[in-house]
Amino acid sequence: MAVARSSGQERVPPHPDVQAITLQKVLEALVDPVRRSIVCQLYAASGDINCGAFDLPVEKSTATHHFRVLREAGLIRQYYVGTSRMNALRHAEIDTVFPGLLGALVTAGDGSRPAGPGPAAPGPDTQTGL
Amino acid sequence: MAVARSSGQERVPPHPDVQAITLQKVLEALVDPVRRSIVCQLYAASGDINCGAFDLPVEKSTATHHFRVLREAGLIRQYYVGTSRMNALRHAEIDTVFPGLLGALVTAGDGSRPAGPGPAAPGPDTQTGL
DNA sequence: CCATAAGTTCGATGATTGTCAAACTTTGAT
DNA sequence: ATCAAAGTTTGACAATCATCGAACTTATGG
Repeated sequence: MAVARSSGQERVPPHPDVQAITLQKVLEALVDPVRRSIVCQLYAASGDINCGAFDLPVEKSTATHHFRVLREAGLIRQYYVGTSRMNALRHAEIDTVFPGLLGALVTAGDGSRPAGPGPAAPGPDTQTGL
Repeated sequence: MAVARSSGQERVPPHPDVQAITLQKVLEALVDPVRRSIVCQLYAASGDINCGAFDLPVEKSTATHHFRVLREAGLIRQYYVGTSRMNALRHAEIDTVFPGLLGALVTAGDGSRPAGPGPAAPGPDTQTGL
């Protein structure tokens, strides 16, 4: 039965305030495919996701780096549950400062591009896209 | 009186086809503030703009580099008029592959963010934003 | 108390990138 | 023909960044 200790650090990493979120930082964060994948998985998920539950092509230490970049850019919120670190997309907040941006990016990356009369059939791809 | 010579190169640099435009390349292009400034100036302009008419904080050779990155990403179209190279934003084309993305980015960058009850008044800034 | 699980921190490294100056090319005007 | 204007090309250089492995921290379970 874990009792929330009031002494010491609360193990809550620093998050930027909403109005401190800049387009520059957001784009620097989302230009990386791994980080876009994280954002897209959070966007499609119903709830928050712990770091280990993501499907990522990099080592743990690298993943930690990516999560920190996303958090410092203001795109995700992180908090601890036991030894697990949960991640939540700051969807509504970002929409207030950059209306439509997140949605347009996820839509752009989800592979639902009009393939046109090309030869390759757009078959049911189960990729998480972005 | 310049007659369009049909021999030799047409001095038309290579442009990617519409369906060859990728989100990755677009974001790599727009993550740079100078290139975002170029795109925003084109977005706000009524017509095409030659390279020298842009207000950019870098040298000519660096500007050339930025224009090439934008062109290869599929964001702009370039063509010669005399010694001048004209630049056109591929606005409609990009909207077909990434609906709403360009608009959301320009809106996000134009400084028209809800400044909230902060101390700094959002005064009439004549900056081109983005 | 000891072990395990989940992440983090700390260098180190290799690749990419934005920047500039100098030399070059192409076009238009004198 | 000569000259100037507008960009381009070509190195070179400094800075940034994504990646990994190894060691570390914190919490949970026997």
